[in-house]
Amino acid sequence: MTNSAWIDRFQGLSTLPDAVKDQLVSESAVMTVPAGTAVFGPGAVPDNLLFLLKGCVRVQQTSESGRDIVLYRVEAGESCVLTTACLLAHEPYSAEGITETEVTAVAIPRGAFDRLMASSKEFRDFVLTAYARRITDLFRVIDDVAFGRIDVRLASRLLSLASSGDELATTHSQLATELGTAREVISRVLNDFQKRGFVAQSRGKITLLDRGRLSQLAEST
Amino acid sequence: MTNSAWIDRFQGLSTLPDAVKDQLVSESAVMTVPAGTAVFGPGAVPDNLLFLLKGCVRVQQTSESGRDIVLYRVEAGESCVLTTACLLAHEPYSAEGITETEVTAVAIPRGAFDRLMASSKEFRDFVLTAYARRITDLFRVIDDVAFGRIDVRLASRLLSLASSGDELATTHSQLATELGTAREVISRVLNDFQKRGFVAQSRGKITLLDRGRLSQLAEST
DNA sequence: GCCGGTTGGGTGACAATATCACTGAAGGGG
DNA sequence: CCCCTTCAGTGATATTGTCACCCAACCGGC
Repeated sequence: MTNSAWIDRFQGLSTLPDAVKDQLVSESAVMTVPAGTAVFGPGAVPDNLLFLLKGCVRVQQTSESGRDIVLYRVEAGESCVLTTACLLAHEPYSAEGITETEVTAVAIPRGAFDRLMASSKEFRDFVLTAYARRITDLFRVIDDVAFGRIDVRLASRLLSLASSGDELATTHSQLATELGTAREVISRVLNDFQKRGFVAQSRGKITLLDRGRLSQLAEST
Repeated sequence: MTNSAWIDRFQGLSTLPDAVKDQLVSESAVMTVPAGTAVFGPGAVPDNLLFLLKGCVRVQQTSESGRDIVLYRVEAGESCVLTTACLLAHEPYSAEGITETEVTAVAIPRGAFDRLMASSKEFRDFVLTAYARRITDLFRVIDDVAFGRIDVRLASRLLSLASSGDELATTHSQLATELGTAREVISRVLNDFQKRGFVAQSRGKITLLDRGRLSQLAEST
């Protein structure tokens, strides 16, 4: 067995039979992509299934009117199944995947993907589970957008974006894209948060001052 | 080959090799479900993949706050892949599938599904394509909810719901669920439509009077 | 028929969010 | 330092959602 250490980083793959692991390793290639690259999207059809080893891919959608909304993120240890959907769906996808950090990923070519799907039930379950997870993510987005209050959603998003440290290098516009709303709305809510002592702001930077009360707000139905 | 006529009603299945078709037919069962039945949902975990031969299943989600939104519909000739996702996802699905009419469907048990996934590339493509289609549906919903005007969305939904005839037996509340909004909003917009001569209303019934101008409104970005 | 309960629908007042049309401030590169 | 772009603030207004009611239509029993 060659360098297959990465396989065990994936929840659903570590239980694969050794023969399948070998197949997976020999037919795939590890690649590195700089931050800010579009790994798929309109005009960039991929021909690989990606398993993220390191980094993060943001999947977002641009509406006809030009406004954006973030749908979900693919983190290390997850697979970007939307790429396979991309390949199969003949209708063009309006969503695009953009690397937020430098990304290291294992690329599985279409042919190898097909063979693995045929040969291994574990692999199939892994792939279908990944689909299921994305679908639940989308359900959540729909619920939030349709029925969620914007202050609650923003509080929650600030907390999840600032997973490491309390500093957050982001603009109001970017946050508006996160939630699919307008920049002005974010500005007003953030000013309110500032008045209440939840956060401090400076140009292009937000500092969380009171995670406790932010998460209390985020929890409120 | 026994009674496999139904297979050819499915776009992606008619190209299956005969051996696989036989396998599919012998391991599945045709079933009929009355209108208004929950085929899956919280508390009703299915153990079959369903292929709809006749009728329509509405998939909708209930938010914590108790409000509903329709996500998509599964029509005759399509498969309800969410049921497979249901089986695999350990997190409970908040969505539920409800038959809108009497439904005739082919039920494929979990074991047969697995064998078919393993043995046939065509079948795999069929299933993954179905997933892809659902995901694009959800993208559309997100786009509409986040950025669409409700008069435009309502006009569009009225047209698609009244596919046969101009009569539409539905209440304002049901339409509100279709779009994930409040009944009052629907009432006001419909009254506006009525004033403009687009529709006529009576209790529990809406009649489309001017499809032309309705679709013109529905098209407006 | 009448009566009461249930459901469908109307409405005004108000809150939340989105849109528009600006303003100025902060930073970056010559 | 100046120009230019990006980022953020703000008031006015439109749209949509929420709340608290109201009344009318229908349905069943009696």
